[in-house]
Amino acid sequence: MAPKRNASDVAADEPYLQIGEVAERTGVTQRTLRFYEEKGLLKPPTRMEGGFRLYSEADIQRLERIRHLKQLLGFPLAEIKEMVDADEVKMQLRAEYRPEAEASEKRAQILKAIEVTERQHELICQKATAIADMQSKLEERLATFRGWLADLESTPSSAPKSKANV
Amino acid sequence: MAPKRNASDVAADEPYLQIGEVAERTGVTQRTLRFYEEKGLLKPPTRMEGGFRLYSEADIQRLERIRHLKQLLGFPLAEIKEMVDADEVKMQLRAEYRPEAEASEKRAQILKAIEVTERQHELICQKATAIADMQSKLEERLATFRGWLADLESTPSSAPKSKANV
DNA sequence: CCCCAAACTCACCTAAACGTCAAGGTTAGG
DNA sequence: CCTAACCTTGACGTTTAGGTGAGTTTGGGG
Repeated sequence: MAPKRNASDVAADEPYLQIGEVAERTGVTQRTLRFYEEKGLLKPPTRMEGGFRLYSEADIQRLERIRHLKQLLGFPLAEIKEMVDADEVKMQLRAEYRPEAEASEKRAQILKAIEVTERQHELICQKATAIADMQSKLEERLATFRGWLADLESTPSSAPKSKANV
Repeated sequence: MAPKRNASDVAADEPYLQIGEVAERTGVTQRTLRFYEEKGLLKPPTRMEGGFRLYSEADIQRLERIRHLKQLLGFPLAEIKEMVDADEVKMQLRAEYRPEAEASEKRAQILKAIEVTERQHELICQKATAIADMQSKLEERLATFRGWLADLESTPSSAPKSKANV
């Protein structure tokens, strides 16, 4: 336990984390962090003078979004990247919303954000219905099996009754 | 268009299909079919004397189940295989249900099938809630954006009002 | 100032999931 | 029986998503 708890003062005293700490907290490897950065999934974090990466809370949140989307949708990283990038555009819009600028320009940006979000939403909806479908099918099957079991319990030796679906 | 529409009479006149036709109809490549067979995801189909693969309707349904699960869950093929194998056990159970055999043995089999199905169901449920979560979040965001848009429309030049969540 | 844990940058390796020839056998219409 | 279209089994290539060192720097407690 030698070089811990430093992370210096890049902008002030926000809780910046080194790669090892991020890895430990999020459960991904350091390699994965560098790999995601290389692939553009994570934007290059700030570094300290020596070159050590310093991750901000926002970086970590982005990472966790990536992990979530990945394990939820099972898409290739390239597509995950597109989605997260879209999110980022959206976030950026939120940041630039307050400053009163050209109303028409803002309108256009919002429209774009809506479009992007709608695409994502549609995609998720498809998944959702497909999953729900499968869910109900499994439940149906469970019910059938439990029915059979009940048959067996009630008639100790022979003559089962139901021959229902599935 | 020379050697088409044959598929002979392996067992009677069921609609057996050659690999090319299966590929065309299901949208997977022949390579994928052979690969899945090699990996045990599809059981070796019947062949004609010359060695050409002949796929039954059941084979095709199994294939489509695999595709469905794969694109729905995004799991590695090894896990998909386990799930489909489990399904097969279940199906087999259904086939062997009618023939009156040892009741206790059947009971055990049904219990096993229930267990397997429950595991799958649980897994799906997790996915379902996660997806629903993301779905509602996206909807929330859409609502926010539309609110902003409405603000812009109502006040032609400046002074937006809401600064809600997201 | 010294030292070692922790990070850095290549570079090479792997496993999964196919894609892509190559060389040759099979089928069936003409 | 011939031939075009289809299939078969290899074998090797590719992409994705990292894993695994090797060799080198950096950071900060003692």
